[in-house]
Amino acid sequence: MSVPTIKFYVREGLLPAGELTSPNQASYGETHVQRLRLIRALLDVGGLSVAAIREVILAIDDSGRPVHKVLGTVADRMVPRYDREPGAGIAEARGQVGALIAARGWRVHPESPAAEALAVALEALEEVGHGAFTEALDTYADAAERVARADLEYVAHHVAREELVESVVVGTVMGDAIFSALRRLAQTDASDRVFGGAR
Amino acid sequence: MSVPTIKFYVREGLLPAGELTSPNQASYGETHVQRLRLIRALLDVGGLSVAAIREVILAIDDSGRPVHKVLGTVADRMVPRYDREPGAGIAEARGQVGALIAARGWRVHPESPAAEALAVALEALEEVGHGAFTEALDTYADAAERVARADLEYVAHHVAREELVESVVVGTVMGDAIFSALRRLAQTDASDRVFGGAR
DNA sequence: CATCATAGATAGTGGCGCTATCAGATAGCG
DNA sequence: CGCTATCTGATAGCGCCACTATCTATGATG
Repeated sequence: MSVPTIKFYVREGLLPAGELTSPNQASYGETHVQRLRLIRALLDVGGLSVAAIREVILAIDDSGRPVHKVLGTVADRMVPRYDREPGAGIAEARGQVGALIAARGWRVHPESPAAEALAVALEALEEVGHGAFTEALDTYADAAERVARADLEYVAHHVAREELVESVVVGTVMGDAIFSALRRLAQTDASDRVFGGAR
Repeated sequence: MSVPTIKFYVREGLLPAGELTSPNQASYGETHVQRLRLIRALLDVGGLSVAAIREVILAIDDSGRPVHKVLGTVADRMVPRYDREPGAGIAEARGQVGALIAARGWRVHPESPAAEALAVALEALEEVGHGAFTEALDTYADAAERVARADLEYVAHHVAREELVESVVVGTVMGDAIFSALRRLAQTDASDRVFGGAR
């Protein structure tokens, strides 16, 4: 972790500046190190952009903001934004997403970035000629619910606001990477059992 | 989809060139359009790089290669590669991953990119002070297994090699995006039920 | 026949995550 | 006390990536 990189993060507002003990000497404490580790995790493992990390960190640090708003901000920043020009397919996909949300009884805004991302993905599937993949959607949603419950259970261990918010951020971002890797492993296993050597 | 962009894809080896009917006229068919849609899906929704897409497409088109090898190539290209300098934490994380693989009975190479990605993520969790998140690992693995089974079931519908391989590619890449969005929705729902308005 | 579009090639653009360089100031050693 | 190594903040530049603009030669088109 080079010094110029750290100063870059300070400039970008990801990291508070060190306390100046003299015009050319600054001291950094454990909180800085902790924050740096968080930045690297979000950047390397979570794949967030510096801009997204800045917003997430601003939300974490803004202690005046209600927790559920912070969580909303964090969730929104972590899904890549699509600005889709309105087409025929995306409208149908949005309908599909709305129906799923209703069927699940999820209390979520059907225009949230996550819902939109789902619609975009479903539309792309359709475009590519694999619209039938949505047969698996219920299984996916079941799995997502289970995982989300586990996430919440973990988060419930943390009571202090600061900890609570950070645990959600970390869990959400890292959880994606972890699940993705696990899915890949499970797929490899399943696939080997079916196609192993043959075909 | 601009013409220069298409020509760029041709240069990059993502798309076969159109058939020249004269020195300044080329004709593109339905297969080209289909391939373009696949490229956009992998790029926009899957977040793959052009280089990764090239390798994936090469693997798809290399009809001599055994199917399970193609699937391996595809899976490996879709995981961002980490080249971690050996440290203390990563070794422990790798051990954790190995234990999980053994416990699950997964027939996978413990040094596959997916296993490595999982280890990196677990190490990052530890570094950030949220090592306890691994309590949820079993739930995650269960969910991953279910999803992988659903994936395989979908893939089983396709018998022709060309279709088979492509369905795996699409399913793997888009599945990540879909699950991620679903998880976000499920989390929002769960989180709202707990923190909704309060706190 | 004049204009316009297209193929192919080469060079350039904009965004992003850093990184190199510079001037000014001081820590710290002899 | 002097001198050099090192730090600070500021500015400019780099390398990668996904395109995009420009150019020339050639042929389509009204």
